[in-house]
Amino acid sequence: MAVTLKNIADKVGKSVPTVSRALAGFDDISPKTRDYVQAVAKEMGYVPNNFARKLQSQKADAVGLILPGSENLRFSDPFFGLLLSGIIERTSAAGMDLSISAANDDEELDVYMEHIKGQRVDGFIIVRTHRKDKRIELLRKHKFPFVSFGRMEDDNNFNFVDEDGNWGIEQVVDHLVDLGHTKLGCIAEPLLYTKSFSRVQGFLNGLKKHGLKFADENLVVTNYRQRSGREAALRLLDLPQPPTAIVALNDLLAIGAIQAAQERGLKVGRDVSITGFDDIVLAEMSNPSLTTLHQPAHEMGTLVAENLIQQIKNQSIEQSQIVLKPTLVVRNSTGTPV
Amino acid sequence: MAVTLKNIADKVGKSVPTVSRALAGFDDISPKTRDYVQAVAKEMGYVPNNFARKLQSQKADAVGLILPGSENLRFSDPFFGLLLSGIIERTSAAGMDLSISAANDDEELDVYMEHIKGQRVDGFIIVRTHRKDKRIELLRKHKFPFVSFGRMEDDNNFNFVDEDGNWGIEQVVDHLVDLGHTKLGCIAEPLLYTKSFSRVQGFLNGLKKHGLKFADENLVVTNYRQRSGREAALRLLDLPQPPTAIVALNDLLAIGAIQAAQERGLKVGRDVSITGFDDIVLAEMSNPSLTTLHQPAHEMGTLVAENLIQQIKNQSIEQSQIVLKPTLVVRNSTGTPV
DNA sequence: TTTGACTTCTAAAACGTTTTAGAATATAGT
DNA sequence: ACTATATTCTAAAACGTTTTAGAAGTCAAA
Repeated sequence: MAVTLKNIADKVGKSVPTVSRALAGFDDISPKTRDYVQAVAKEMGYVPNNFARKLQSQKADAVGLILPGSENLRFSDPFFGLLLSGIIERTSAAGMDLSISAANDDEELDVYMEHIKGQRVDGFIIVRTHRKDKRIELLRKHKFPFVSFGRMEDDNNFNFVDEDGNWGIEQVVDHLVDLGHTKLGCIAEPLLYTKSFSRVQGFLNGLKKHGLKFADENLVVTNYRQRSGREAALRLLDLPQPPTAIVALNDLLAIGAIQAAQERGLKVGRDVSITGFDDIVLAEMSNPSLTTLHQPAHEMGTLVAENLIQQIKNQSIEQSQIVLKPTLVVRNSTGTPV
Repeated sequence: MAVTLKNIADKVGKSVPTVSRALAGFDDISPKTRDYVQAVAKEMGYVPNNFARKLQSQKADAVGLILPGSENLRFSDPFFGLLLSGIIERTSAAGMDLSISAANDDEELDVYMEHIKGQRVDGFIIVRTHRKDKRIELLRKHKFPFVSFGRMEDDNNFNFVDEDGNWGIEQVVDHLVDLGHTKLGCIAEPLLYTKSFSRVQGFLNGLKKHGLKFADENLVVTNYRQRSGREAALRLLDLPQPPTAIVALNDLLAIGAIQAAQERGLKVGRDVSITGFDDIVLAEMSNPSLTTLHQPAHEMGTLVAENLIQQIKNQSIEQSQIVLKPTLVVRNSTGTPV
C-alpha cells in the first residue's frame, strides 16, 4: 500500500497540510518540523500520488503525441526514431510525461479534443504536418499549446521547428549541376505533406535557377519506403531520356533508387548520381555511400520538446519559430556524368 | 473551461452521482433520466477528467516503458521502432496510456520505484533484458505487473515474450555448413544482454553439432551499431586464417560487415558469406541482399502489450510465456565458399 | 390501509493532494 | 502589562470522480 500524506501526518503528529507544506519547503513551517517531516517521509518511502496532485493542480504535466494511424509503421523510419528520442529525453528531463497514442484518420480530431477536454495533456507535439493541417487549425482555434515539427503551406503563426527543405534541395541541385548534370529526376513523398512539397519546390527552384527545364515525367510521387524508391527510380531510368541524376527526397527512397540503378547494371556515382535527404545512419554505410543532406534529428526532437515545455510553463505567447538548414554531405553516390 | 459532472447535474436538475451513474449506464437510473442525461452530456461536450477518475479508481490505466538512458539512440534501430509501434497500437486500442521515459543507469531502479509508489502506471514493459536483470528482480519482489521482452539467463518465472535466438542462430549455422563453410566467425553485442548471449550460444551449439571447433578470436563482441559491425568484421577478415562466413548477430552489424568485406575487395556471397538477425526492412534492400532471420517485430510488440494488459485487467497470476522462432530467409549474402 | 418490495434517486464519504483563511502561540515593542 | 506583530500550525474547502448506504416514492399484495 502506498504511503500518503495522511500516514506521515499521523506518524509525526501534525496535520496533513503541515506535512504537505513541510515537504514543499514553505517557510511558514519551522525548520525543526520541516526537517523532521522530511526525514520521516523519506524513511517511509513517500512518493506523491500523481493523480491527486494533477487533479488539484489542474495541470497534466504531460505532452501528447498522437500518431496518425496510417503512419503506424513510421517507427521503423530511423529519422523519426531519432526525433522521438530527442523528444523523450527532453520531456523526461523536465519531469513531464510523454503520452503517445495512435488514432485512425477518421477519429483523429476527436482524439485531440478528448485529450484536451479530459485535461490529459498540457500541450501537443504535431508531426508530419500537412500543407493544410486540420490538427493545427483545431488546436489554434482552441488556443491549446502545441509545437509542430514542420510548417503548413502558409498562415504559420504558431510555434514550430522545421527544416529548410527547399533551401536544402537547392544545395543538392547546385551540387549536381556543378558536377555537370543537366537532366535531373526527382522522387518525392505525397505532396500533401509540407515537407515533401517544400523539398519539391527546392528541386524546381534549383532547376529554374540554373536555367534547366522541367518535364513532368521527371518527378515521381510515391510514398516514403525504400521499395517505392526502387520502383520510382526504375520508372525514371526506363524513360526514353533518363536523367543522369536522381534527387530522392529522403534517404530510404534514395537507397531504393540505388538498388534500382544497380539492377539496371548502372554504377551509382558514375553512370548515375543519386542523392538523399536526412542522413540516417545507414546513408554512410550504404554502397556506395550516399550523398545527402544531414539533419540533426535527435537535436530537432529536443528543440521541439523544449519549445513546447517553455510554452506550457511560461504561458508565454511569444512565438518561437526555428528553421534549421540541413548541411550537404557529399559522398560516393554522386559524380561527374559520363 | 472543461465541462464537469456538476455542470451537467445543474443543467438537468439532478445530483452528481445520478449523472455519473446515468452516463455509466447503471440500472438504478430510469431510462428516461439516463437518456436525458446522456443527451445533455453529449451536447455539452463532456469528457471525464482523467485524473479525478484515476484518483478514485486507484488505477493508472497506463503502461510504463522506461528506456535505459544508455540506450537512448535505440530509437534509430528499426527493429526497436517496429516493436514500439506494436506496443503503442495495442495499448492505444485498450484505452491505456503508454508512458515512455528515460532513466540514467544509476537512477534507473529509483525511477521504477517512483512510478510504482506514485501509482503512475499499472505495469511495466521491460526491454533489453540482462542475463541478471535488476529491474525484473525488483518488480518481482514487489509483485508488480510486468512483461519483459526477452528472458533472463535462468529463473524465468514471470511473463515474457521472447525470440528463440539460440535456435535461430543454429539454423543459420546449419545453412552455412550446408553450403560448405567450416570456418565461421561471429560478431555479437555485449554478452550481458540475454539476447546476445543466447544467440552466441546458438552459434557455439551449431559449431559443436557439426563437429567444428571454435577459436576465441573468431568471436568479436562489440555494440549494436553498423560502425561496430564494420570494425569487427575487419578484425575477423584480417586474421591469419579468416573465416569464410561471418554470423553477425543483428542486421545492422551484418550490414557493417558487408561494408568491411567490400572494403577488403571481397565479393559478399561468394568470397565471404555474411548473415544477420531480425530482417529489418533494410536487409532486403542491401547490396547484396542479406540472408537473415526474420522476426515479426510489430507483432511481438502487440504480444508484449497484450500480455501485460491481460495481466493488469484480470489480475490473473497465470503465466504467459511466449517464445517465437525466427524464420531463416536466404538471400544473396550467403553462398558456397570458394 | 398496511406491509413489503421495487424503483429511482441523493447525501455523504472517499481517493490524495494543495490552497486559503484563520487560529493559536510566541516574541517584541511600548 | 498590554498591544502589535511574527511565527507556526490547522480546519475547511477544493479539484472531479465513483461508491456506499440509505431516503423517498411507487406499486402490488395481503
